[in-house]
Amino acid sequence: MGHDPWTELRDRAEQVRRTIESELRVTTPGVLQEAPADHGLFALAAHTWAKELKTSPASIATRASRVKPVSPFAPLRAEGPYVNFTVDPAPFAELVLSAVRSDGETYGTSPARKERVLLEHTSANPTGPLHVGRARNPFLGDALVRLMRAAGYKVTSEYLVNDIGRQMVLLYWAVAHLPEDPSDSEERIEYRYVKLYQKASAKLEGDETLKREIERLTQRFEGGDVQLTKDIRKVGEAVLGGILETLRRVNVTYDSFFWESDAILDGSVQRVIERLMPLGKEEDGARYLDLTGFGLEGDAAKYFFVRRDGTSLYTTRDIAYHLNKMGRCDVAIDVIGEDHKLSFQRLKAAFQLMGIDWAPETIFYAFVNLPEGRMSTRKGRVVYLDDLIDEAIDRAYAEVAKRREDLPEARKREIAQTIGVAAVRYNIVRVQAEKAITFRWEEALSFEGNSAPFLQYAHARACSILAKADGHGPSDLRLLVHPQEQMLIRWIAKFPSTVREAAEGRRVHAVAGYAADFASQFNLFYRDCPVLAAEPASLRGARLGLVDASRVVLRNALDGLGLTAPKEM
RNA sequence: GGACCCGUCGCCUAGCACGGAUAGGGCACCGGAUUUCUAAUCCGGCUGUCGAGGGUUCGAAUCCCUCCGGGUCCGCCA
Repeated sequence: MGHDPWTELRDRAEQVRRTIESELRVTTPGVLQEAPADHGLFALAAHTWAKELKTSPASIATRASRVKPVSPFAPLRAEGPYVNFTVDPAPFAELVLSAVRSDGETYGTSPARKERVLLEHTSANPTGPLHVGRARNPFLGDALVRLMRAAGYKVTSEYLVNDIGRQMVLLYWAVAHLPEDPSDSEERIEYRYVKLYQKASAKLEGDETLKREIERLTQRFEGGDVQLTKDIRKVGEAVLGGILETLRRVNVTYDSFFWESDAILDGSVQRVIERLMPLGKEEDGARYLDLTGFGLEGDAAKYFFVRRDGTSLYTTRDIAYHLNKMGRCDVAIDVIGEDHKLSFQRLKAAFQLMGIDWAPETIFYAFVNLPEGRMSTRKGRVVYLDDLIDEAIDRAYAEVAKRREDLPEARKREIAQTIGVAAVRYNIVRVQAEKAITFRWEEALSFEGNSAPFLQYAHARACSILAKADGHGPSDLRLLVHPQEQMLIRWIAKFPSTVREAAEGRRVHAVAGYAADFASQFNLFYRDCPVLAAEPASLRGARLGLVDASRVVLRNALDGLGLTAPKEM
């Protein structure tokens, strides 16, 4: 475990770079960059030294290229103003593929790190089913959990259950007082509840008696009425159960849950209030922190933590929650919607004001909107994640049925589910989190080109070859000199560092892009290099080894994104 | 009004943190490849003032400034 051939190659190239610099007697260090595919593995731009040596980059490159490189690099080549590092195919193939062989199925993972990471994601309020506008959160969060684990971090995934606040009280009231529509055929509880919630929400407009009722309940609730808290929590638990069921369908699970009501019941919210009191200012009986000077001004700088009636606010509970987190990890990562940006800026400022030298890391994502605007559960303008999943699986089934009449029904269903779910996840995760997405059915259900089935298909192809091979037989890796074999080996080499850098930079989409490129390279190899029919036997064996290595890379890349790699499709 | 984010072929998108070789993909459209390991594949064609302008630099999609367009936020809501 833990081999990283690309970094190994880069280190060797850096060694050569230093030799070049001492030969040239230059003091400015050059920057080793990855070379375009047809110019070797790495390159140095000689422009860097032109000023210092007072000659042209091209002539410097020529001089530099006389330096003898180390294995597996071939003699350096000057091409225009660049010094290119190409490799000798045979030792290159051996270096990379022996690394894969010794790591086996774990190739791509990095050695354990000491940081404990607590990664919070999704944390949707338990007031209704998960909708697509929120779906970015679990897909991004879960993929990051997986990739960080592969990169060696010790990661705990957590869901903050927000069972406090007016929304929860209103849902509780609706469930307790409104009759369910007897013709309602919905089986799942959160779908039935959300309809009651929408009704109550509509009724609230202009109904003063109900408004007062909800206010009274809210006060009792937040004042610490244990029985009421338990009753409301029961409603929250039911809805959360449904949300988690939806998430399980798309392979998202959690290690732990934190209930906001617990922070009230165990007194930690009260302790936060007492701690903030001396730091706060007063306005009409309410209390706030003045965060002017932390890059905030005006109303944005007022961070209220106690209402006039003495009850806590979301902000207060958020501080309590993050103080709790602080004690449980080295790095806390919160995956949240960009609407929380100001909140977190204030939370971090509040921590500074409290003299706490720690802050959670944040990953903000832009919303998935409908062409007609933002999704809203309250207004009923939503696409539920379950519906998207159902539709994706249906379409995948149609495709599988078309292609694989030979398979038994159950197997076709299984494959359709694998493909449909992956397609939905991949379409979200391939895009940078900060970019806004407009949800369109045709795009969300794309099965061609840059899509999950494209990656899965490459994996299935690899598996299919291996299944037919019946053992590898003799193998000589030095025979893998075909340009497309070499290109594939290069991509295999890059896998571990790609995962590690994506995890360190919290850039999930980088792995999605890598996986697509890799699948593409594998398809080119598949086209150009017959495997089972290859002669001599030692070339066949070597190609089988290459296919197996590709299989491991694809499987682990897909897994890091939370996508299942099917053996056939 | 202020703060933060985004702006790359008709549409979606990578590259930007760390500046270097003709800005990569995909969709759509047109044309081709299947007696060969699954054609959910592959090949060719078409499409780009990298939002605009200025600056820094030998070199800018990438860094800096200004502006424009879009998103998000600025509750004693969560």
